[in-house]
Amino acid sequence: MTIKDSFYNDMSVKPCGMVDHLDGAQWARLAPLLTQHKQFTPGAVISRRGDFLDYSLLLLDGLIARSVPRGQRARSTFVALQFPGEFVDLHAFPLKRLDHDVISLTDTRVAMIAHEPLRELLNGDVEMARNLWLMTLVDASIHRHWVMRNSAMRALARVANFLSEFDARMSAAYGMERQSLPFDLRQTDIADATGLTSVHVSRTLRELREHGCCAVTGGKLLIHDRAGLHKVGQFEPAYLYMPQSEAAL
Amino acid sequence: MTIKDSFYNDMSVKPCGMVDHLDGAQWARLAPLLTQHKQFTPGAVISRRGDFLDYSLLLLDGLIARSVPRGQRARSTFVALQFPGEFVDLHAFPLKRLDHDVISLTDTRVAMIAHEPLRELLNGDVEMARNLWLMTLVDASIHRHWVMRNSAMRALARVANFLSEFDARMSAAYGMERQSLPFDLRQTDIADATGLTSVHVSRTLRELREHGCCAVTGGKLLIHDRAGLHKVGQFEPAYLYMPQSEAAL
DNA sequence: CGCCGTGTTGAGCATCGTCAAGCAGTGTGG
DNA sequence: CCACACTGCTTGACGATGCTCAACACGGCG
Repeated sequence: MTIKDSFYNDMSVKPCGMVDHLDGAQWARLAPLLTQHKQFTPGAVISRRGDFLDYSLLLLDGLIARSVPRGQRARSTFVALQFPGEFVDLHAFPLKRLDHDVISLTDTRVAMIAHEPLRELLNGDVEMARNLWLMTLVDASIHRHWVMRNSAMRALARVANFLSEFDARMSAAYGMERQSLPFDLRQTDIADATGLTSVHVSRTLRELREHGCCAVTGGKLLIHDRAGLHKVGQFEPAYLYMPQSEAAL
Repeated sequence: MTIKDSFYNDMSVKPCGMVDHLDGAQWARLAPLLTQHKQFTPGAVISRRGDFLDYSLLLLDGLIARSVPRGQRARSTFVALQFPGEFVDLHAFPLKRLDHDVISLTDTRVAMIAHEPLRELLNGDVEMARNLWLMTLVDASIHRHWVMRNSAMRALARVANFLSEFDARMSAAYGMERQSLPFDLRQTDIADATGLTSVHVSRTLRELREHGCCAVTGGKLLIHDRAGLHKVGQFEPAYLYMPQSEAAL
């Protein structure tokens, strides 16, 4: 098996990651609705707070942030990050209206699914509906973890925990753990996600580097000591509800 | 109409608040499954992180926190608060396993709904399933708001925003706005919910009192200047997805 | 080449946490 | 009845964590 640096070109192959919560047969029924693809460049606004959506997006490649603008021309706050193999705004299917912006952080590829045919599919497929429900609830569990992280942890632990989550979710998307991951976030993105300033993120990353835990350089995240990073960040992946971590908690 | 200080005794009457997302006919079908009631005293642990649940709870009266323990014998962090008329752990229906503790903050009354009959009901009622899905997604939207609040706001705005949310959700539960609400949270509870220390919450409440916004005394929250409180807390209730705020955003 | 976006470093300061003491209210037992 | 303990709130003093402002380095790209 070769390492993928680009994700999910062939839609007949079920992606790894979040959509693992669907079985093969369910994916085969869903995939035909995911025909239309789109691309975005870094910084592109995919949809805005208040928009009424009649479609949702499955992220195929790249990183997308759910973000709330703060102040006038100040920075924004990220309330969620989506990885390849995850739905970006499936919650818009029942909710219809967005409560946040959706922003492309890197070069991204997405597949669109219109709500109308999705509704018809789910009307006849209770199991799949429950699995899609479940996937939005895993998102919610991750939200809760972000609340905890950004409320209760100091900067060093907070950033270590954030990077641990990045590693875990990226590994899920790849289907394997790696010692070096592509990392296309800027330090200001880490700042927006952790509620710190980019200046302090810079200092914190240096500290993690000097600890020998990990290093962020040249678009790569190098994990030198995964166990140490998890320890510093008090990282316990149960909240991600991934198949391999089901035993824990 | 008399003001209710105790909520939801008669299950044939549809509660206000969150369950407003169900219509009368749907409530009539759901209510028969909510027969078994339970009570809890302040501080009672209703269920624990890691528990496998085969039932969910509808909160009838009182306040319940979803909480993650932090450290050994340190304080905990609240990742969510539930008000009367809301499901406490409906997400356990698809997820099965809890990622946090559930704690009674006051004297509470809940109605239980077993997952097995709920599953059967929803198998034959796609609309209701979608509405329950929606209710868990409103929870998720509130989670996102908590991430923003506890990441991006200073103490004064943070507490003001928290109290504004308390007011709005309590008003939804009552079905009306009030100038004086029962407020059974201790300052340490506000601290756990906002990521501050109880000492600093005390100072912040004094500041809000001196501002003339609101006062917390003797188990009551007195709102002297709701508009001012909202302004200090930059409160915009759209994220609560309540019927009356549908226009906004 | 100059410019822009990004990251790094330093100095000073504000916000908030920690520690400690004291006070009011409440419940308990003598 | 009071003594006592206990919980929750308040206030002060001090210190640490992280923010602000500013300067500069570095690389990519016109």
